[in-house]
Amino acid sequence: MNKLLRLNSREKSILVKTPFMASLGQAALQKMTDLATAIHFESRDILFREGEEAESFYCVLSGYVRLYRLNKDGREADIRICGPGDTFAECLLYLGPNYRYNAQAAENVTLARFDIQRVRAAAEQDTDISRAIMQSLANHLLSTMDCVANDRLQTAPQRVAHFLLTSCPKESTSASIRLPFQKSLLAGKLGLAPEALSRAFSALRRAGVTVRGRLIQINDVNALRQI
Amino acid sequence: MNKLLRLNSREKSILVKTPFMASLGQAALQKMTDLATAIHFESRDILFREGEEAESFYCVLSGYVRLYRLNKDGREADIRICGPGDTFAECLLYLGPNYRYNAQAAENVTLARFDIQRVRAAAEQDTDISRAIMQSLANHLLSTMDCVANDRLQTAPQRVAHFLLTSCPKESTSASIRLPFQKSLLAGKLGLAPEALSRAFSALRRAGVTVRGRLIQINDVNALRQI
DNA sequence: CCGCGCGATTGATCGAAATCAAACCCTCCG
DNA sequence: CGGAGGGTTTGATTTCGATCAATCGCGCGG
Repeated sequence: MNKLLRLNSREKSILVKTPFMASLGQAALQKMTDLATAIHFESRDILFREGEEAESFYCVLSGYVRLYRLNKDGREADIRICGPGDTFAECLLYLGPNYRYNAQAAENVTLARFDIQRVRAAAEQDTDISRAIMQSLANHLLSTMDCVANDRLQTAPQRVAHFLLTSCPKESTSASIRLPFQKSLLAGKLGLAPEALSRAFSALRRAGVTVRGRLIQINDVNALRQI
Repeated sequence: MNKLLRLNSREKSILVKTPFMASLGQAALQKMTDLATAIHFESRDILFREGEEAESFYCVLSGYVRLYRLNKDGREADIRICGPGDTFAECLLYLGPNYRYNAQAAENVTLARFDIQRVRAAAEQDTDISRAIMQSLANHLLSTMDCVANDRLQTAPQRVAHFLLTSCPKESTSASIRLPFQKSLLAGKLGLAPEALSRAFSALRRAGVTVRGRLIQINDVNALRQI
């Protein structure tokens, strides 16, 4: 069911609230929503593959998308997990003509799709748009750098603790979280095998973390910070 | 000896050849070089620390700079190694007010320094400048994503082989390379301990790689691609 | 030319996570 | 109500790279 359609009003209302769109002025916002088409993918569908010619970039409206690479043995590694409000592949607006990673629907997803050529043209004329692109690029760059640093500096339980802390409301002493996606996807996001994530969770039990299904209870947020 | 000075003509000639500057038109180039000041750091000097207020971003004119993070035990992990022509911290043009990593001179370095406020203002008025920033951000984002993927997918010898291949002229069957910096810096760049890099090199001997000091002889480039 | 010192190498050991395999536990469906 | 299947957990083993320690070797200055 991956047909291209105009956005319906519910989709449009989601789109305009994404960080990328929210910073745009009235005129720029109108231009961008006019360029957007809606597209749906079923779980496990491939959106595009590394090396294919890049026609579009995307903004997630609902669901989650995996960006990942393959090594020559066919093993996969996630580079980024994109959820509602995230844009991806927008770096190709100003670079080579090919996608640089694979993208797969981790579950049923709805996306806003933008033609790269047209957005490039729109950005030439509207500094609001090019500024939004820059902010998005700068944010992704920093979060990807965070990812490198975390991979290189932190153990599995530390990565999980860090993830949980970023999912907690600030300044809380205890919290209850519902994972927004499958644990296997979280494992990939953190650069872990699913088994390693499971073991990391059980290592965090002694720090007051209780897991049942997607529900995670954190008794002592400060204890997590010490991990 | 980290005094701020106008660029001398040799420094200016290096600056205008960097990828960031090379894409600028005449007027934009002039604006940017007018904003630049030259600054020198000795090996191991700290340029800035994570969390400090970000006043400037930089372009390397000579030498190498390490960008790195610390974990709470004080262990360091390199995020990026910047050499001649590289810009860094320019992502802060459009983001929060603080540096997000530490920067240290890996050897004696000369840098062009740009005031963030002023460049932001210049970019508002000159689309050439904002386009150059976007290209730079997009390039860094992709290479940082490459870094994540490599860390997660490749073993130490594979990372070294990949590095050597990117340092070889394309379409060559054999090559001789001189490392542009210390092996310990290369180790950090690849996310390895120095000992692991050393062992990776010796593992590559069976693929026809000979190492003596900074000189690396590659007998069979294709063999390296199979690693 | 010698000796010093730092970076690099080598060896031994340790530890974290991947991998392989099996059991478990839901949820959904017949 | 029972069964099936996918995701998750648990256990056993293996592998890779980090760490610690000792040695080597090269460049530099005395």
